[in-house]
Amino acid sequence: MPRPTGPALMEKLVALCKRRGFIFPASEIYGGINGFWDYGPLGAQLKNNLRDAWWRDMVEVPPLGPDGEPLQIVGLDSSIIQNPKVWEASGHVGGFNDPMVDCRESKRRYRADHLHVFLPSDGEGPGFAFVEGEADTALSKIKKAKRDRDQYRVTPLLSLDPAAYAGVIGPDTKEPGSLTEPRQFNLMFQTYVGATATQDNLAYLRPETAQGIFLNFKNVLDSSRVAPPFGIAQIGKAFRNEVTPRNFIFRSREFEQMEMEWFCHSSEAVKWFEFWSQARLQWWKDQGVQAERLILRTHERDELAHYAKKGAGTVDIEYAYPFTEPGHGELEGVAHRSCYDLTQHQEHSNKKLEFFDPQTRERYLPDVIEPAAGLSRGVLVLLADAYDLDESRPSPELLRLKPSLAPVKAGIFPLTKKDGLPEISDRIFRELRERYVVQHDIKQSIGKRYARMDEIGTPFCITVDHQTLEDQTVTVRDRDTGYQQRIATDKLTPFLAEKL
RNA sequence: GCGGGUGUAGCUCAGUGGUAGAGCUCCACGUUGCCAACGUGGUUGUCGUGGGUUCAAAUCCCAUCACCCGCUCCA
Repeated sequence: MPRPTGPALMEKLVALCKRRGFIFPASEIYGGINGFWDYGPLGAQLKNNLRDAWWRDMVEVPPLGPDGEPLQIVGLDSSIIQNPKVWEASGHVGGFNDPMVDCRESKRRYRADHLHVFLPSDGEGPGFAFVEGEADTALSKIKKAKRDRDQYRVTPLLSLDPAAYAGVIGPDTKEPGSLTEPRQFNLMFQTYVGATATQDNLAYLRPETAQGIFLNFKNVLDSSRVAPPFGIAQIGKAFRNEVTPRNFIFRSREFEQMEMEWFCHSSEAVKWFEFWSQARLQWWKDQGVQAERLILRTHERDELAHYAKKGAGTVDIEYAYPFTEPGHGELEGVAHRSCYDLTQHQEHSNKKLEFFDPQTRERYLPDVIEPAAGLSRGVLVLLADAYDLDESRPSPELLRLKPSLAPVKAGIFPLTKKDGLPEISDRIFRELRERYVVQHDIKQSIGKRYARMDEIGTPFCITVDHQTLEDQTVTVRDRDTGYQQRIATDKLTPFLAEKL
């Protein structure tokens, strides 16, 4: 059997993740809860490794800029719950709550504010609904009804009383009365701050970590001796009440983001937008993700988020997920948010957020380039990308994870559990565990132990055999090739240091 | 939220009204000693959950939850 693709691969992956302790359904013993997942021992380790790699490459050792000079990026860890006014200013309270209309006939769902209706001016006959910008079908229906366009006026669906929907034909149907009344979909989780649940202390769980960065822009500027162009980076949980959580951890309601807001002068925004688009794509390749499964996709004008309407636009770094291939799905977005967010917060808070450049004596709100990656999605990409099934191997199922990201770096085994071998392997284990995540396993046949390690993506297996008793060397087996080399026990730490 | 599918041991699944099963995994012992080896023995079940019909329900009915696929949505 070759490596499976599509739904078959997802099934294998979900099963492996559960069997070996990467990812479990949240609150499983109570029947689970839609859209939430728990990371098991290996999943937590893998996620932390990816998170640490990002933090290191963004905050501790940021990349070199186009001029070869190190970029300046500082870290932040802001609160999940903020003053609710934050989300009004950011546009999430207004724009995140789209009323939706369902069609009982065509089973389609529309954004209510995207629907308009041709209403008969004389009140005779049905109205014809259509999606904004797609009036053609409705017009041809009018022709079919032997009526004239001039006998109709166009009005937004939302301006009608829902009772009048009974006389409206849906965009994709022939008979009137199939549209439901608009229903509110609140994509932000609500909660209450304090013990009493009243409208006065309503608060929201953040739907993105970015706003915490904008809120602290001035604090960081005043405390950290940074000046544009510079970045503020943050990793943390975000929450969205998705209509349809789907595809394992790809779209869950609680997820983790790795976001960096890059503040720069608007005259340099395009340059930095292009820089970060390429830098971020390259970063994912550097994490071992196969280049041919990654693409950059530029957003169409009409799919841009409210904060990215102006400026250089948005580009997605997309991956060919098992459930999208041969198409792609989002992994990270690089957006030019212009100065939208800082402007909004400056207006709503009445606090000056401008940067003053003492060199040019210019006072301005910086533009923002935002590379925003999904950490949870990254874990899914690492797993899906690393998964391989090769029936010609003694251990067919394996994860070809990049060694530095693998949850376990090495398995340490005595070939047999006699002749003092376990004592030696235990000594090696105790030494290596000080620096690396390693596992000591003395049970069962050596083949089974290799197979178990392959399955969780452990790059190296160190085996103590009888020759070890004579010359203090062990075999080190490579996960991907099965190739074995003998290495002196006191050279194991440098060996791993070089490979990881 | 709509339509279709699935839900039985850790995993993969069989079981169409009458004692809860198989293979793999896992554990123990023995044999072996570099690739899921062999032998013997053993552990593991709210049959997704709740209700109903029945002398009797994994099986029939109703409701519900979760997952998968397709719509829809995705800042």
